[in-house]
Amino acid sequence: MEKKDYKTALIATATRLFAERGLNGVSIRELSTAAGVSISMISYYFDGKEGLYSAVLLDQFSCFRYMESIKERASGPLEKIEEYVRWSIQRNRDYPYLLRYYTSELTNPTRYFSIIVQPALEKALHILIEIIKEGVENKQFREDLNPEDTALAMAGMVNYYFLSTLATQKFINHSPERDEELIRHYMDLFTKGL
Amino acid sequence: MEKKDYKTALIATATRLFAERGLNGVSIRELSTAAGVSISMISYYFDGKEGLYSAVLLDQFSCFRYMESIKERASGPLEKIEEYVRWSIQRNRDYPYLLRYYTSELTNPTRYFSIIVQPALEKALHILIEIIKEGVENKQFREDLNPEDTALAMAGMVNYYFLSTLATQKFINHSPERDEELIRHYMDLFTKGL
DNA sequence: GTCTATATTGCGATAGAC
DNA sequence: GTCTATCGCAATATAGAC
Repeated sequence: MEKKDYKTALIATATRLFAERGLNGVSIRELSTAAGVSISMISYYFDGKEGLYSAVLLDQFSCFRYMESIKERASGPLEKIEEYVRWSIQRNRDYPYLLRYYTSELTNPTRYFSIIVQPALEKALHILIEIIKEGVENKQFREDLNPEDTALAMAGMVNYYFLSTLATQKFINHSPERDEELIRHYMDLFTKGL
Repeated sequence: MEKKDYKTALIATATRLFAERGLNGVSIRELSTAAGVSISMISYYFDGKEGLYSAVLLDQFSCFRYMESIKERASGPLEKIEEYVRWSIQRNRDYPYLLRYYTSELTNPTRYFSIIVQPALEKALHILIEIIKEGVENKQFREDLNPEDTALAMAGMVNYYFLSTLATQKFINHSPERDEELIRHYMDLFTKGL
């Protein structure tokens, strides 16, 4: 326990600071001071600044494993899709900095993108695509539905809600109390249309 | 013309480099060398690195003004929405680096966010919201449709298609030849549902 | 394991020559 | 307008004491 104290403190502080200002926007001097640790501890535990960043990424994207369990739910495709939407929203609530690493790595990939980020996103999307294909084969969804484009549309809808917060919070209420209403609205959009 | 030569060369090079590695990921030394200009020209023309960055932002987000003209089209809400989707896709084609500034400023805002980025995004979204409200009042769309959430869903769908490119290009074809098919698919999703 | 002190490199900005 | 040379500072990494 005590051995990990400084290590976890550094990851926690780095998660916040790297998210707020990016990998190049924070110095390890400032970061270690904010964590209440000596600057040399970063090299000692993580072999330098990049190693600390990769540890943060690994921690943030580990939650994508949960997507596996949705695939194996004993329910229909529409229920699985609702589970996906609910999980996506909750993921952004539980990991408020995740979307920053997500978009930062997609637009300015570091060397860790292909090792950590890409596999996580690809696996989650593939599972969503399989769910939609299941619905098309069942004749529950339209047969001319493109599963890949539809999956991207769903993922984009939910992620953009959180991504746009800073630009829309003046006229759109983003509080968690509205999450269930949002899920209902999204599901209605996809089942009933406009 | 000749007076602006170095100035425009600096903006062009900065647009690419800041997009690829972020404001803090590029030094003005490297940038000026890549542009074939002396480093002191950045202070001379833009009053420093930040000034150059703000000039890039201003240039990238100026295309959002076009959204005004969609509002005033003499057509129904559904046609206006299709115009919005088409414009959003074309915008990402014409300005391949725009989405990087877009997401970077939304997740790690600089001091120019509230001056340049926020007003552009807010105006475009408000126009889209008005179009959807028009459709609800016409009884063309469902009366329980939430215009704000729907507008975000549409914007998110299109932007995420481009944002996700790096993670999905192995299994989703993102070439411009498919854009019209994509527009049709998105419009079908919103009119017919799944 | 943890610290301080320091070596080394690279940064942004600018003075001053042309 | 444009350049080179340089100033002053802050960056990462690490040696060495404890």
